[in-house]
Amino acid sequence: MQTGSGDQAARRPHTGRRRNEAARRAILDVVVDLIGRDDDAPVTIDTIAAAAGVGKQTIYRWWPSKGAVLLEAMTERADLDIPPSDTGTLAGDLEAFLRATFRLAGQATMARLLRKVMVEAQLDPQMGEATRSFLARRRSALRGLFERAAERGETAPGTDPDLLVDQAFGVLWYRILVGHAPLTEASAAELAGALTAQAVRRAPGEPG
Amino acid sequence: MQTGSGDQAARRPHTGRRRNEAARRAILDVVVDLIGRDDDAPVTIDTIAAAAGVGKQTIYRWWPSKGAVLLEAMTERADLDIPPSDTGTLAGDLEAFLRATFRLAGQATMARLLRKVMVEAQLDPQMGEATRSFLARRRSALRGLFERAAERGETAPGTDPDLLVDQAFGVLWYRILVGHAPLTEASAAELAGALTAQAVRRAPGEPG
DNA sequence: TACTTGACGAGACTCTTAGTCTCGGCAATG
DNA sequence: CATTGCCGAGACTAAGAGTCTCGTCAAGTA
Repeated sequence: MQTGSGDQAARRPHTGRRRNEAARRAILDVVVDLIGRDDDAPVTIDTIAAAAGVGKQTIYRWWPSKGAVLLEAMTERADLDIPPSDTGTLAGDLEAFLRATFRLAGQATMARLLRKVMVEAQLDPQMGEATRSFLARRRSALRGLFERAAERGETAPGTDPDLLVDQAFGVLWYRILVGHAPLTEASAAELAGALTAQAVRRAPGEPG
Repeated sequence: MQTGSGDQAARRPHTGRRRNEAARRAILDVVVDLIGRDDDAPVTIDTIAAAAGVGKQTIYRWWPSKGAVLLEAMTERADLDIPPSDTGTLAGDLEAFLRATFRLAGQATMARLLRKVMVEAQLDPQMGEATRSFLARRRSALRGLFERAAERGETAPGTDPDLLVDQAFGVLWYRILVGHAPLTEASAAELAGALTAQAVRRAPGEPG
């Protein structure tokens, strides 16, 4: 996500003052902290910079836009809190994966962060690309579970892993963005069961 | 969606000049037209007013926000182009419903309109409520198909219609917002088959 | 016909916020 | 100890949503 003069390191040895790592951490942490607050305090570049004790230019030196900061804060946590699952069965893998995913995304702070990132992704094409890339990694992780199950011969032939993946993340994002129903671990487990059933069997009369 | 002095009509007979219906239509049509253009012309209140040959105040007299105009333009078309389906079977109803829905939402202009509405819904709580209310109507229409099937005894006991509905609309919105895969009628049909399979049977070992 | 009411187009105005630019200062390298 | 480049601070620009006001126009009422 970093831009700025980072690529000059390839051309010649670095001189001058180095990046302040404490400032980087403060910025990312403050973003999550501000978003997590109950008062709907506006999360603007100015409030982030002020709360992090940092100049605005320090933010723009390392990130191309406000959305990019939000995305990195989000990515950091998502990559952390969702461990790969390998229980040996599709049902087990799927339930573990979706439980962890829904647990994280169901937290109020994380949900708000996800919403903001998705908004920025719609507003700025560069952010759209970056977000798409992050989400592609998440989809790939989930698709892996179905593909392993297919290799084991667990799933019916003709099963479309991409559709199954979109059904899972679709429920997640739809609920986060619309807010008509909560993301609970119970619903994650129920969804896991439904998708397992879908992958393992076919509708009556359908080939395969 | 209208506000302004509309509620005064209840208190006393209307006097003075009436609302210009041609202006209303021009505004809603111009919104769709501007959004549909290939050049990513910004769809701002000023450009809408100018293109519709209307003063900004005329917009704000009848809609509370820009998002509300977008939402009404979207609602108008959605309520129109998705007929209720009643083929007698869940598979048939579901496929007809999802085909019509994906066909409409898959059009470039409509997809962009949906994206913008969803963004506004995230940015403004009042818009969030209005959007939620529209989406609730759409969910209710789809849920009706599953409930009718349940009355016919077509679905397995323990089937959760709300989860099925969220899977369907989840795929739609997820694909629209992320843009990694198109909304085709073929995928609508495939999804309809998958959800039918899910509702009709249960995973092995699960009760019901 | 004359009066009243409220919508109309036009456009100036305020406010918020993202992002840029410039400053004097400071830390790492050589 | 000179150069380089990051630092915090804050002024500045630009875009866009929403408000306010003005003179005008149309639909009823007397």
